[in-house]
Amino acid sequence: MSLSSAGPSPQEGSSTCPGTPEGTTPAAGGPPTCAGVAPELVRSVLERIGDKWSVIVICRLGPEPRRFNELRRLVDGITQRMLTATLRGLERDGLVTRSVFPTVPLRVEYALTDSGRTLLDVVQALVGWAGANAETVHVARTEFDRRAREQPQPVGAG
Amino acid sequence: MSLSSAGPSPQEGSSTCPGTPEGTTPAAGGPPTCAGVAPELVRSVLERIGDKWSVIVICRLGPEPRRFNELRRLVDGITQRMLTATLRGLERDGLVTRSVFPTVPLRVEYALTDSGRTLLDVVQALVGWAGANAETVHVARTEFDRRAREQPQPVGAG
DNA sequence: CTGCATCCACAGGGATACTG
DNA sequence: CAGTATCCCTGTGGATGCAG
Repeated sequence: MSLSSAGPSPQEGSSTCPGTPEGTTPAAGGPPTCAGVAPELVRSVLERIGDKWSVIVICRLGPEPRRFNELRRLVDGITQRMLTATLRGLERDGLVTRSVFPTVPLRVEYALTDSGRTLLDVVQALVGWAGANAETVHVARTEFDRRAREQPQPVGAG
Repeated sequence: MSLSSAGPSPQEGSSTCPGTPEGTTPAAGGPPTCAGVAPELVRSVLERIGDKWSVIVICRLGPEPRRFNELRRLVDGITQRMLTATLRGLERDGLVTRSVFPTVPLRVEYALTDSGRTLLDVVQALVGWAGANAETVHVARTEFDRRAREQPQPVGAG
């Protein structure tokens, strides 16, 4: 299996988030932080929500519990392998619960936990940002991309 | 160069974010959305903030403009190649500006743009969540990991 | 229906050497 | 100091086949 962060990385820190990192340059001798949290921890979250499917799955689990193939249809382009892996990772982090119903065709339902719901809130903020800045980013990207084809050769441009 | 999303993907959508996707199962014939936004777009953002370095760099650029090697020291484990690539990607998306000072040793400063600052805000919420749930996630992860070594062989366990 | 194991292709990302 | 190009390893994730 080749999931992300499979090894033990016990770097919990103080779990405090003051939120006032005003130019304190803590990197010079102290532990490099983002907003009072170690980047290792940030990395951990990013790896979880940035693995291409976790966020979408979390959003789909928002309203109500979902069955495996139900999620599979909802997520659209996801493969069985990835859905399983994503769900397992989310379950491992205590973000979703896995309920097995020993019926004949076998039924498994997934639902967000309390922690998962709090993450959903943050994730939706991210999605909201994406929606609000989609056009801006697209324009900037196009501009940059276009300009990158004119700047490269300042010599002989005239 | 092997940056992410180098190809043109003009799927901007309506850039609207109602936030009320109540069980409407839009996947059956309609465009799969997360909170009113297409997953393609979400993917785009996630690829940007989930690429292992972007978030940390954005946070470091939060307070004030930074020079190249200054950032390099602040981010800690980043390589020159990755810092350049990350900065370029951020610049491409209009999230950061690149100012060149043609001095003798040559000086380049990077700073967040307006869009970058709004993303910083969202990102910090994410970092905040990471800090607040670090311990909880770590515990859940340990529990799950430990339980995974006992469940696999229910047969012959008694 | 749900899930795991294997094979395989591609892209992200690290180390290093070179240029301006 | 700042940046680019090359080499190469690894993880991520897709396709498929098998099992409970």
